[in-house]
Amino acid sequence: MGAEGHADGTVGKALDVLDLVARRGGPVRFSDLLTQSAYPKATLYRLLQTLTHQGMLALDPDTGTYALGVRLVRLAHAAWAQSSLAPIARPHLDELARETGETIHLAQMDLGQVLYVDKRNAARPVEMFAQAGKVGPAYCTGVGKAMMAYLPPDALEAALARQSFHRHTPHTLASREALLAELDAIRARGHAWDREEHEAGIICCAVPILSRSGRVMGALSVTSTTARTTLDALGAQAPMVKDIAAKIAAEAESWRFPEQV
Amino acid sequence: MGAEGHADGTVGKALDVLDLVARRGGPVRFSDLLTQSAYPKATLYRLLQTLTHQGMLALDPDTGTYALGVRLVRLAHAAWAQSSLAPIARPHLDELARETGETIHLAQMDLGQVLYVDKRNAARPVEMFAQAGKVGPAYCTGVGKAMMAYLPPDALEAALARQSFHRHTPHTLASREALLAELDAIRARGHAWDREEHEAGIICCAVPILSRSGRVMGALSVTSTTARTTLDALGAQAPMVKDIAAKIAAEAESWRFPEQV
DNA sequence: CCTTTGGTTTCACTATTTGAAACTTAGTCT
DNA sequence: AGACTAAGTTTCAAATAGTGAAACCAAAGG
Repeated sequence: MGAEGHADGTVGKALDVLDLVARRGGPVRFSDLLTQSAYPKATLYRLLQTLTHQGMLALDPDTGTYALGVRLVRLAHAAWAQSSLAPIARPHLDELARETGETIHLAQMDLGQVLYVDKRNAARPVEMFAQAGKVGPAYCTGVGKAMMAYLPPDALEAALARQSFHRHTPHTLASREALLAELDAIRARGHAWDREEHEAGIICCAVPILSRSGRVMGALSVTSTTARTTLDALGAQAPMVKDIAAKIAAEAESWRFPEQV
Repeated sequence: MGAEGHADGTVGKALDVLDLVARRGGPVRFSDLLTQSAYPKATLYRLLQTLTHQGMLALDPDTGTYALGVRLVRLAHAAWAQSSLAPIARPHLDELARETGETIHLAQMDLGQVLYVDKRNAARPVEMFAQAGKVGPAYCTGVGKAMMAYLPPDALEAALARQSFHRHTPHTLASREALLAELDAIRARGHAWDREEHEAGIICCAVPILSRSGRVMGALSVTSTTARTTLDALGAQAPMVKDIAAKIAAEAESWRFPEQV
C-alpha cells in the first residue's frame, strides 16, 4: 500500500501511477517506479502502457524513461484556467502584495493537503505558476486551518483523517483535539493565525474564501517573519485581507456560468 | 463509438470524460455530458463519480456541476515544470521576443495536434501559462508542419490520420499530398513557412526543436502579419531562430537527468 | 395529482484486469 | 565463450471489476 490509501478501481490505480511519476520530478525508469508502487510488475507495466498510449505519460525511447505527457499539460492548463481561483485572484493578489509589502499565498484544499495555487513573494516580486503548485500540510499552516475551520463535518472528518500531526516547532498543534479547539477559535475570530506552527520565525494571518452558500473555495494569507513584525500588526490587516477574499469569492461565483442556456 | 476513437480500457474512457469536461471550458451538468459522450447513463455516471472521488473533477454541490479538480491543478504544476520545454525555453523566448519584436510561439506535438506551451506576445508583453495551453491544427500552422516534417514514419502516419484538412484560407494545404510535398520542402529548407494558411494576414517562420538523436521535441516560431512584414524579412531571422532552437534542445537534453545513480 | 426531467441505484451478464511465472534481451563477471 | 544477473515484456487461467437496460427517486412544472 502506497501512502495514498484507497484506490478505487483501475482508474484510481492509474492515477496513482501518474502521481508517482509526477512526484519524482523528472524522468523515471520502470524499475524505479516498481520499487515504489506496491503494484506487481505486470500490473504496473500495463498501467504505464495505458497511460503512455493515452498521452498522459511519454516514454522517451532513447532512455527508456517515463515523463508526464503532453495531454496532461493540456488538461493541466485547462484546470489552471478554469478550476483554480488563481486567474481570477491574480489582480487582487497584486493589490494585496502592494498594500502589505508581505508575502501573499493563495491556496486551495486538496484531499487534506494544502495546495498553493498562487503566490506573491515579498522579496522577489512577480513569480507565478512556476513558484506555485507546491503542496503543504493543512493542520499547521494558516491557510490550511482557515479552510478546515469552514469545512462541512464530513469533509472535515476526511481532512482530519489525513493529517499527520507532526510537531514541526514547539508551537505546532500536534493533536486532533488541539486543532479542533483552534478551529472553533478561528470561526469565532473570523481569521486564522499561524503562530510559528510550521516554521520557526514565520507567522501569518489567513482568511478563508467562501462562496455565498458558505462553501470553502480557498484561502488567502499574508505571511511575514517575527523579525519584521508581530501578530498584532499582521492582525490589523485582517479586515483588508478579508475584504479581498470576499471580492475574489464574488468574482469567482459570477464567473461560474460564462454561457449557459 | 465516440468521436475520440480507440479508448483502451476503463482508464481510456475515464480520460475521455476528463477531456470532455476540460473542453467545455467551465462547469458542466451531468445531462450535458450525457448528450455528448456516447457512454450510457450509468457508465458515465460511474466514471464521473470515480474521477470526482479521485479529485480529478470537483462536483459543485450548489449547482450540481462538474469542473476540473484540484488534483489536476497540482499535476499541472508538475507537468509544466518537468515535461514541457517551457521552463527551459523561457529565457530564450524572452531573448527571441526582444530581438525580433514579434510574437513567439513554443509548441509541442499532441496526438496530431499542436499544443502551444508558451508564448510571447508582440503587443502585450509578459504573459505566461494562462496564455499558453491552447491547441491548434498541425497541418496548417508553421510549428505543426515543422514538427511533422521531422517525425518518424509511423508517428507521421498517425499524425496525418488525425488531420482534418479544412481549408481555412485560400492558401491552406488541404490535402495529404500537398502537405507531404511541403514537408519535403521543409526538410530541404530547414524551416517551415506559414503563408497565411491558417489565418489570412498571418505569416510565420517555424523551426523544429530536435534532440541529438533526431527526435522531435517541439517547435519554435516567429509570427507576424503581412501588414507589418514579408516572408523574406521573416526568413532572414530563420538562422537566429534555428540557433535558439538548438540551444533549447541542448539544455533540455542535459537537464533530463538531474540526479541519477 | 399526474408528468416530466435530471440524477442515482440495482443486478445479472461480461469483458477487463490481474499477477505469478515464463520469457527475452542486454549487460557483467569468471 | 559460457554462466549469471538485471531490466523489461509477454502469457494465460482465475478473479474481479465494469457494463448498461431498466427500475427508481426527487424535484420542478403543469
